[in-house]
Amino acid sequence: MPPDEPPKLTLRERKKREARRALAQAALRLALDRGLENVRVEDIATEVGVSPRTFNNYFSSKEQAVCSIVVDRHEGMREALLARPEGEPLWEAVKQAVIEQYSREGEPDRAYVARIRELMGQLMLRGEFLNAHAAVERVLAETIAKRVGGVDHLLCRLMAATVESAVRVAFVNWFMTEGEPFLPILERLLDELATGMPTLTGGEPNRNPNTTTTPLGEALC
Amino acid sequence: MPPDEPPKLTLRERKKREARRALAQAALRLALDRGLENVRVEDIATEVGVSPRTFNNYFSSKEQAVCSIVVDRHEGMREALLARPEGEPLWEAVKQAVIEQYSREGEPDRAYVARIRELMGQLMLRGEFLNAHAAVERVLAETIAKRVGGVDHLLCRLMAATVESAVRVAFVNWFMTEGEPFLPILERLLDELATGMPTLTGGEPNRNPNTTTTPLGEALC
DNA sequence: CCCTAATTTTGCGTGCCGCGCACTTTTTTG
DNA sequence: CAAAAAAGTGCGCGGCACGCAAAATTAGGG
Repeated sequence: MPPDEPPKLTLRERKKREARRALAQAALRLALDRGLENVRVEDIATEVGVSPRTFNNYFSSKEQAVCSIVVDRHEGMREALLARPEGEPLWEAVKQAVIEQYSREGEPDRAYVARIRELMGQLMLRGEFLNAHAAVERVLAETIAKRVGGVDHLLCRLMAATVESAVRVAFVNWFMTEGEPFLPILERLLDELATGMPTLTGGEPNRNPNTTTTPLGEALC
Repeated sequence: MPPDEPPKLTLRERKKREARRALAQAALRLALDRGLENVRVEDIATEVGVSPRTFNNYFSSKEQAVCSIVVDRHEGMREALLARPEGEPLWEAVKQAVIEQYSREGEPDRAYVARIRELMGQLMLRGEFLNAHAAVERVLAETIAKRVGGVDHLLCRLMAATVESAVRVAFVNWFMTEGEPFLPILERLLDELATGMPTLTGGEPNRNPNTTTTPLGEALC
């Protein structure tokens, strides 16, 4: 059996992936210009030309569909990390792998920034978004553990979680501000992490009680 | 009007808080021994002796109710941090505040560990759980920014996110393993963060491809 | 080319949920 | 104590997740 390039995956598999992809992107596209609240599962299904019931064979909620894209974006990170040169220090490898991954697609599209911002306002969606990041985090931790030897598994998880934190903070900053770029900020945050926490030590303490204070209890927004 | 100690808050407020608390705890308790999937909103409401409709005046889902406890647990962290001695280095202050907060209640209850584990298996709940941590993170970032002066706000968010990462990793490790304690692990993770990432550099690279590899794409569990 | 088994899609039914709205009950205020 | 403010409640609607079983599609040989 020579290497079948085109039908590398059993056609069936291809259609599945394609359907999944189509659903996810339809979900995102619709959510982006109607607002997720005005998108019914039925709409997404119809858009792709598939039964509503089928949608739920792939995703268990529209939020999950939207966020599955986040996961897919990190698909290549594992290989990117494992492909880093053998002797490279771990942290450098991780940092480069992450940056590489995010450079692949260039700066995220500025045009939709406002819509993304309001999209992320949806509480349920934020939950799924964080879930997606958590999923990525697991894989990243695994990969790190694989690259280094039998090192403490907890530390791998910590490092992965930390990296994802940086990505998340950079991303939130990206769509909450109007003009700041994504990649340079991400890189800076990663560098901060590398050197540890003391960087923040300087500065004037601000004991003014009249600073904005989020209630925390009531609405956990 | 002398300082009314008992009705420090306008009675109305007290009843509200109490109701909220009652609902949250009922939700947790029921979820813990039936499994969240077998708990209807109606059950929680009935347990507290309140209309199902009222439940939704406080929480917009049972998952949120359960996780609101996570938020409340961090209620004191702001004051704990602001109460740290004036000259103390920022990181030390943060670390101590966090540890202090978690020491207050002692080691989390070992008895329920298995049930907590399976509770966290619920995907929707994990989303809310992460949301709750995100809420805490916001407040923590604010508080950090308040303690230090006009320091880069991004770095504050990064630090907060990082700290929450440590807490989360420690917590997950706690309920996924059978005997490991929570606090010492948390403290260790915080220390790792302080010194930066290089700690993990040592160890034998493991190029064995037969390590468990999570699919990532399909089920994002 | 066709037949059979495996897999996917689909339709339908069910139970539950979130929430808007209007109404009742409780708490506050003057 | 009466009027106002705020919380609780009942009802109803649109929607969602999912189990189940029938129909459609694909795979892999004869």
